[in-house]
Amino acid sequence: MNIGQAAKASGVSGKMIRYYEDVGLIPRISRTDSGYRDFSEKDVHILRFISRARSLGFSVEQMYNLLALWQDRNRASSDVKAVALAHIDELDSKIKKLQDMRETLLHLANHCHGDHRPDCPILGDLAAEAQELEDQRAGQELPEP
Amino acid sequence: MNIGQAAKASGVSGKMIRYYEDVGLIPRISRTDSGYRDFSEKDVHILRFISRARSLGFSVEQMYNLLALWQDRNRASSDVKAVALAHIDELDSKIKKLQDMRETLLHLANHCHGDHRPDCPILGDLAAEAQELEDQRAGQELPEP
DNA sequence: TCTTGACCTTCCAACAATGGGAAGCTTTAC
DNA sequence: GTAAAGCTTCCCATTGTTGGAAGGTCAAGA
Repeated sequence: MNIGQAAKASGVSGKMIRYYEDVGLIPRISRTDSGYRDFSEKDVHILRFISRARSLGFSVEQMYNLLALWQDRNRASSDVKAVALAHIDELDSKIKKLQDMRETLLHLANHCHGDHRPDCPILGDLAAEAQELEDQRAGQELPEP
Repeated sequence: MNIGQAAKASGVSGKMIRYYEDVGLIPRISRTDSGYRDFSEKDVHILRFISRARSLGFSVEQMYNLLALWQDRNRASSDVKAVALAHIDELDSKIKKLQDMRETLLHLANHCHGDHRPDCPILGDLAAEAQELEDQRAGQELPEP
């Protein structure tokens, strides 16, 4: 099977297959006499594994681990679980960071009248101009007991 | 004010200040006779704006817009709001993507016993091996009424 | 058999945003 | 006057991915 077919069958682009081979994530693919890569079913299987792992956000670095565990018949499932949980932690902190941004921005946007006038708390906040005014305004709108 | 002081005052690293100047996000900074950058208060103000915008996840591309609007005294706040809302949409889709990953992974991790045995649904799912077996097992562990 | 188009090969560049470091000049502090 | 700290530019690395150029190969049709 050549690289185009392997790409279609695995969901990994030809470019990325060459890259993964280059960085050693996948083993060297055997070649035909003319130098074309010749993929076995096993190769495609590995690529499909990678495709799924990528779609779950695992980095190439983490995939080294996962692939090694996958191919180790004596692995402990606790090792696999540890990789997964570590990745969940990473996802959690990314999600939190984005959510914080989102909330701040939404708050600002909600206080922007969004009309033809130039006055806008979003820019005001970014410029940190009239910070007290900002605080006052927020205080009036969200009074704390 | 030299670049080190401007960096401290704005929260943007010296490296990034040079980069932003290079790509035209900020205007050329004036120079002393010896070639050192010499930052005005206004320059620092702009840098602080950028620092805050970055912390809200705006890209350099979006900051071009925001800076232009900031400096346009005839802007319409609706234009600013539009940029903010567009960015919120981006954040939302990133968050959703990460949350989907997180959920899938957590589901798999929850079904992994995490002990010394090699059997693990996380690898099973990535390998897409014995998908029916997987489904059966999930069915046994989480019986649906 | 020759041609053509669709594939494959390698290598190089680019993206976005940031950090690291080298070589060399300037300023500051002692 | 010297040494340290800080500045300058320039190049490189990162992560994962795509694009393209130059050139070889394969398969189908004339």
